[in-house]
Amino acid sequence: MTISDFLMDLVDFSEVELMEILSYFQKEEITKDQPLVKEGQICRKLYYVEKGIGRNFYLNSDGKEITQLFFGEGRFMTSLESFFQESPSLYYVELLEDSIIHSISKEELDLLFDKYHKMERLGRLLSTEMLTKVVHKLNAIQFQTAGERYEYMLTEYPDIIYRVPLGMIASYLGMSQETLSRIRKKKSRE
Amino acid sequence: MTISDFLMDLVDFSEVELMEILSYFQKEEITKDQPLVKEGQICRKLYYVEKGIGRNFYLNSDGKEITQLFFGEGRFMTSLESFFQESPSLYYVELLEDSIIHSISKEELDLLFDKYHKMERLGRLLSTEMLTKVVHKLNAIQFQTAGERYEYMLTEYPDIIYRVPLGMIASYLGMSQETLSRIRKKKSRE
DNA sequence: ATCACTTTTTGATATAGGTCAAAAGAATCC
DNA sequence: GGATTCTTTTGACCTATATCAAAAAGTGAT
Repeated sequence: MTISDFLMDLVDFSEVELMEILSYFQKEEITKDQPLVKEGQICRKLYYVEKGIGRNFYLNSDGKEITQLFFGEGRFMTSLESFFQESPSLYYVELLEDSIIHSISKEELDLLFDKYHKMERLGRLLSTEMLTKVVHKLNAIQFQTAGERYEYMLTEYPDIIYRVPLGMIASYLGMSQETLSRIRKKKSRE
Repeated sequence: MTISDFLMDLVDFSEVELMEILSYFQKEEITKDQPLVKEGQICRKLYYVEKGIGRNFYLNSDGKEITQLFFGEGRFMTSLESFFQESPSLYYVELLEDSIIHSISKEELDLLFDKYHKMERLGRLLSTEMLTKVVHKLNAIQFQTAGERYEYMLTEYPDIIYRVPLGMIASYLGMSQETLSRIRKKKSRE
């Protein structure tokens, strides 16, 4: 989904507005394993994922990567508080495939928020949508068994589950890789 | 914190704007244990908690109450997707103490969002803030031991932890009440 | 003060899922 | 088309936390 289709889906910008908004986004083609943001850096950009899959993750006390969120096609991706609070990022942000993304800086985005009421609305809608998704995940994680969490992933993110390494999904779902492997095997027998 | 102080803290509304916005909110004094929203109902209002503590919760398959979020003083409370999507609520919303709250309907709120660019901004800021909080909690829940989750609660919500029953906090933290009781005991001995 | 009711604590036991280690399978590279 | 490296699976064992049940401590009403 192109970024302009995506934007128009949520708010009906005029042709002129849309053009100006788009002019602030920069299209980039990024090859995988190039981290966009590293822990400790301030994340200066918001990214729209046109093609590919991104994720953010952190290293726990054992040095193990813990995936926090995946960002599929047609989603905005960033290191949340780092971008909005301009604080050092607790997370890495990276792409898991060769991807096409569109980036905008906080200054530019704020400028658009100031200029267009509709843009502010877009921000609000996206933020609210993301919020509901995260709350959903929270519930899944909080009180479901490992098997149920896997089911949740299957229904919620079927596109992602077969495209990224098992270990990343396991950490995203709050379980060990071995457990996920066993669950998957059990399900496939059924 | 009064609602007008709260609003002015985030966005500098003019005197006139503030007055109009406030005129849409209705002050209500609610005694505890009166559910504001029940499962299955559409949650029609957004509430600002001036005094008291609210929470939302759901009943799991065993009929046990699982607390999803607490809403302390100076926070907006609602059944998220139900309110914004006008869909049946998956959650109950209730107050845990006799409280003073201010309510606004979705129609009124949308009207304000349409009329004032600044209001839309307020919505975006609140939504983003909430989002970062929930992501934080998600991380706490996802990979920390029960003890660490309790520490998280102590530092993040010290005001709440001593005001609500143990069982509600336990379910909020994703552990059994017995476990929380044991953890608390252990910490107190240290 | 006593009774009824709710919440918290304590003890005993069970289990889901973690950890460690090694084998098997895929992917990547010269 | 091996050799190398990365990913997934399998097995054995262990631990944190759940569950069940009962006792203890609080709370409130009469």
